[in-house]
Amino acid sequence: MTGNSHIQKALKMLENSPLKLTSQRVSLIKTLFKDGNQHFSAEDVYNKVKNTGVRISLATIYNCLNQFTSHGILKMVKASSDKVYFDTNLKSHHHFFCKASGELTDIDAKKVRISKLPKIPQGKKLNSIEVIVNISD
Amino acid sequence: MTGNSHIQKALKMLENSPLKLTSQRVSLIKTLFKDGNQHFSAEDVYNKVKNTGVRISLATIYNCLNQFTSHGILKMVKASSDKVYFDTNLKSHHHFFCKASGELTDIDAKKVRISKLPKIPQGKKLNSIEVIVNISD
DNA sequence: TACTAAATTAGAATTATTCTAAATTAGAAT
DNA sequence: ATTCTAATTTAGAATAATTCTAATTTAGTA
Ligand SMILES: [Mn+2]
Ligand SMILES: [Mn+2]
Ligand SMILES: [Zn+2]
Ligand SMILES: [Zn+2]
Repeated sequence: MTGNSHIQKALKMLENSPLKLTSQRVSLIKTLFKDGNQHFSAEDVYNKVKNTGVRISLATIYNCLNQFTSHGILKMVKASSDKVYFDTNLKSHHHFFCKASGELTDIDAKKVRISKLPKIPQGKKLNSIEVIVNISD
Repeated sequence: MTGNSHIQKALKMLENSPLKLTSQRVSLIKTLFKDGNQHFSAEDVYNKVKNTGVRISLATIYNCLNQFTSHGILKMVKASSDKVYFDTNLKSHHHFFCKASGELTDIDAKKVRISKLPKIPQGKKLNSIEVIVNISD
């Protein structure tokens, strides 16, 4: 047991959440966090999990991905794509997006400096700033 | 004839494009550019046009909005929403997005300074930088 | 006026995602 | 251990946004 630390950390977050520790959720965490920071569509996850031999319905994939997102175990990213991406990188960061390939790539927050921003509209509060750098070949 | 300049400019762009000047396209331009910079979903446009008494199919709305986008008469914006927004502001700019209300608001490019960016990945070229400032009540 | 490529349209199809309602299960209580 | 119950899982239907198909119409040219 090499003990993948990404998986361990995510499992700990699941345990610390009010979500029950089901076999489906544990399998999902293991698949999602196996290889460090990645971006998955729901269908990606469905196929990846199937490849491990574990059987989970697509409805459960969606349920869990959304619950993980609500509980801070995943982040959701929308780009100029018809599908949503789930992001295992929980640090605040930005993205390159290549529409042609559908590939989303992390940009570390330190690599971007936003030195000027307008004031937030009356009565609203700032939630997050997302920078997407669209690229192509 | 007061001669709305936003409409005139967009009609000029339509004339200068290879797209044929059909009654549907002209009606669309008039509806879209009537009130300056705005953000519309396809359904928004469909309803707005219907209110003017003009009858255009939803398929044509989608066809035209996509063609206008391809020919630089409109821009497309994706936010954390299930629908695409079409933007009549052709200048390079950014957005506030309030998920709760679905409201997208322009931020002038001058109000944002990005003073640091990572280098673009090997063999790719920079297309655009989109900053979305997510806000809530 | 006739011609033809482009555009429009109704309605079907597709895709991503959510919902429904019935069966199963995790974890707490006995 | 056994029971209990709310949370979870699931198949399949439903929904919503968007695209496609194939027939009809039209813009702009000859
Ligand atoms: Mn879609
Ligand atoms: Mn949807
Ligand atoms: Zn990321
Ligand atoms: Zn805008």
